[in-house]
Amino acid sequence: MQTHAIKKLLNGQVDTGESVEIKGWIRTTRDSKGGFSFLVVHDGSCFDGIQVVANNELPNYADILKLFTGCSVIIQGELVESGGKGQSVEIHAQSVEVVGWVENPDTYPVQPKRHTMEFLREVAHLRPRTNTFSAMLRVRNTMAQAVHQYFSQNGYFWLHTPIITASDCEGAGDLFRVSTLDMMNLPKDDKGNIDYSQDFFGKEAYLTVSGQLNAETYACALSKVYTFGPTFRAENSHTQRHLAEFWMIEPEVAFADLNDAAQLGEDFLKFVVKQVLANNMDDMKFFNSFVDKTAIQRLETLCDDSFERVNYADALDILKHSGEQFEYPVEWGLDLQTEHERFLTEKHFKKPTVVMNYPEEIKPFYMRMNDDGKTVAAMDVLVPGIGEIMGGAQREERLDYLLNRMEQHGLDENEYKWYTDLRRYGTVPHAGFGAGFERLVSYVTGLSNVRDVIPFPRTPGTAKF
RNA sequence: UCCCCGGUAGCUCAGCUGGUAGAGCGGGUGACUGUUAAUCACUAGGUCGGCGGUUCAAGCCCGUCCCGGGGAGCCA
Repeated sequence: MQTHAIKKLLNGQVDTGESVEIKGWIRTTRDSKGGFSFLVVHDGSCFDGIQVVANNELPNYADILKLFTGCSVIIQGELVESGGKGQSVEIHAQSVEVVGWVENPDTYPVQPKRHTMEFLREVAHLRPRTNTFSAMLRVRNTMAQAVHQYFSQNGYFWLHTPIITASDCEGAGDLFRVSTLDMMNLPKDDKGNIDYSQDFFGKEAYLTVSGQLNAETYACALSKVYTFGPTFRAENSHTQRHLAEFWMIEPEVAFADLNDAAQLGEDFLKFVVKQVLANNMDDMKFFNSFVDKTAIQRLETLCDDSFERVNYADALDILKHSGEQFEYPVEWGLDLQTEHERFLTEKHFKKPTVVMNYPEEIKPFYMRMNDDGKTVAAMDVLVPGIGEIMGGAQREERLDYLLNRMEQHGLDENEYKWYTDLRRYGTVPHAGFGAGFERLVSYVTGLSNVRDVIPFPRTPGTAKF
């Protein structure tokens, strides 16, 4: 007898009348005093479970009556057309083996009822057994696969950039230190400062906040590369959009400018969304019903419509003449606030919006200076409901401009020699962006908190599980 | 880091101007049923986040700390 994923049985890939075996977990049970029980069994292969009918001729029927949400079972039986409403096929059990009981049904946290997301976060090891989190992971998986599929199909190479880094490229203050020094007995130098030359790497080291600078090196040789891996920020942020550990996608393309990066971001996002619509409709229907009534429509619109592109300067005009009362001022040289970004994408354009060419003083050193001398070739991709979902730029490929901007930002040229070398030896215009994977998953599923689209969220004060 | 809201049964919550606790769901038992968020009856289950204070009396008022959530900033 062959073991089947429940997905195959429900899809009609196995004929009725065949003997089948399934392995999974009980979701609900309903006992009939007519001498049989209905068991709904899930194995995670798809959104739905399959109904199993077990009757009192089974030798362990007394045990079956005690089955409870969460018990693990192996069931053998015949796949038949269902005699009841609500499902096309079901299994008439010839054997029900209970593999694992639920120790105390009274305290098993995942009850067949609605829970708050806050409570489920506290039982993150058991929340995958809920509809919401199993659907989330299937969608997340589709999206992760789609990321690699998209880049692979378009000639990109996947580059594994380091997790541990010694260059604090985005400025200090938000980095996790990596050290093997004995914190109770720190080595000091003459001046009484901690002597990191005695540390593992012989210098200060941190968890990466971005693989971009490393990715640029390979882009300047293999033309099109991307990274997709964990990223760490020690920011003390308490919002629905921030994690201390998250996954970031960073493509980097040689011989490309800012418009190429914007187009890439749009094509990439549409591809990933289409994959979800093509492969996870059951999961999306669930999110559409119970999480966000506009989820599916939002994704379909995204695929059909082209993204709006607007210059920072023009965005300021739109905001100034909007008639909206904003809490924060709209002025040249100030970054757009969350309220401004959301107005643009949610109320004004009502679709994904790429804001381009920001004032140079509010953007990092590596972004390319525009000909106007006051803006850099930066872009933020904004989507309704989330705000910023990607941030990118054309990189400064001209050595003198780059050194100039590094000096302005107070960066030590020697620390970045390897980076500036790219401009000394065969430099090319190149561009790329960074996309927070959890923000993408949040956008797609409608789950508004990124803590609920990653299996085990890390946030300030919380690293359980 | 700043501002706001919350912490009462396994879960979701109610609890009035202070008088030492309630419901629904879930669990258990029973009735009924090709059921499917089943229905009905009965039942068990609580150091009211911690500590301190006010009071004859605190879930409720005051102080403080801890935890959770939302918003801002920072960003992806």
